[in-house]
Amino acid sequence: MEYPYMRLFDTLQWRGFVHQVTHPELADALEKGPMTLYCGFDPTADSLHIGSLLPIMGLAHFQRAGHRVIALVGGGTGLIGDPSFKADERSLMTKEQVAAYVEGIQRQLAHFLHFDGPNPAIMLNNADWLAELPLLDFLRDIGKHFSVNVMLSKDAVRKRLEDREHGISYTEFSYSLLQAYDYLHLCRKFDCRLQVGGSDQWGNIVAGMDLSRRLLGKETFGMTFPLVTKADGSKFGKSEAGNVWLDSARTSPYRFYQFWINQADADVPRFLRYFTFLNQEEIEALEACIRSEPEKRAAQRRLAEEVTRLVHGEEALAGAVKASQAVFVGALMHGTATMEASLQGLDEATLNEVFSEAPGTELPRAVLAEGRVLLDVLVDAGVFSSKGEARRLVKSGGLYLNNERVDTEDTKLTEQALITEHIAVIRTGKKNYHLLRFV
RNA sequence: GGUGGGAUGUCCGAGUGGCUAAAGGAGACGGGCUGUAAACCCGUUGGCUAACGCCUACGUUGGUUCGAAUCCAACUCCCACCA
Repeated sequence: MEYPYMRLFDTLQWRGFVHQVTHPELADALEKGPMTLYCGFDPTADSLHIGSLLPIMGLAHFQRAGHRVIALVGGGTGLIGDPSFKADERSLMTKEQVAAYVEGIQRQLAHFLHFDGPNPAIMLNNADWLAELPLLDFLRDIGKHFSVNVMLSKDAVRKRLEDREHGISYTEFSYSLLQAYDYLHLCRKFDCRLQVGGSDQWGNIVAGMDLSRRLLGKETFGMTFPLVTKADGSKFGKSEAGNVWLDSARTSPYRFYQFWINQADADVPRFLRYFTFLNQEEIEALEACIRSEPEKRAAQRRLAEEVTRLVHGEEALAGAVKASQAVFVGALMHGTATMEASLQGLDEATLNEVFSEAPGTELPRAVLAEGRVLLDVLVDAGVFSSKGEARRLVKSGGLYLNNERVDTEDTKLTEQALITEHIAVIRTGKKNYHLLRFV
């Protein structure tokens, strides 16, 4: 139903998911019936970030088209560390740490694929077979099929070999064999015929294919997704606040929503294809909007909406939209309403919700009676790191109390500063908020 | 092991006795413009101070000098060339 007109492969290609394919025949093979495929996810943190969203979406498309997808979390390989295109040897994580990360990532992945119903996805952890693997058997049965000469010539490790400073340990050097073994294992157990992954995984994928061919005589496929890039050359997935995570505890739905809202016009068409399930017509219509009335940013809004709903759910999306409207009314109401108006009349509960991810400081109510200089209080509250910095900001007109500009350095903090019973809203610059709560 | 070069503020990088809290650039931050954008323009960018000013800072330690990032000595670390 989702793909009435196009072959899955054509859809993937149109969406930009296809970077490299090992065999062009994959396109037809996918039409012949359900195929089992897998994609691995590294447990490098207890949450995935939006870099992983592309492979996740890729898997989801396969599943929607009726294929059987396996999400593999690298609880075993994570103990070793993938050296592919990494500049440094990584320090090993403890087993407990990896196990905790695996759990966190599996929990997240569960949101994006259907694990029940008619065509359930399968969730696996490669520690389940790698941890038990007897070393001698592994070296005899698997290691024998790998030529060190070939491994040394692969791009993914060559850089490390040339660099005497960093080098590469035997541990990391072996990584590729483990991932190849995963593919073999899945091929044997589940008749898995396709491995997909990021473009840096090409070498590992091919290694697994070779191994399956030699040991099982099975021909398998490999495909990689592109690296997500941005038109201005900066790195995708980073915001001022750092990585954009899928975990709402690390990146709030509001900030997540804002991340997408702020994408550049030039990038949005691609991102709509990558990160939403909108169909071709809908996406093309949005593209037309970017051209005809870019100032409305309808495409950004839709992108933010779709992705936030997908990752955090309908309710969180509603909260993020509400918060955004409160903060950016001026902009949203075609300039007629001012920012100042937006805070008036908001009750405490709304205010707390809207600014729930803004930093806040609790202060004793008595401070208000003392009539201290506002800037001093803000320095103590950690809004500024020095008084000089605070003064500078006031001089350049960047400090706002309840969205009204503070233009004198000796403004006192009194009861007047409160916008509700307990709260005063500090803003620095255009959109950095800090709540002062007086208790 | 030998010889030369270097270490400056968040980063790059000028400065070779006082006019240097230290040119210039990048980044960052603020303001303006705008579409919560890009580009662009303006301002700020060690601490304390309303300000005069004071303090801290140019790898480390000590010295010369009225005065040092700048001269000298030792030390530490980096880089290049030679072996």
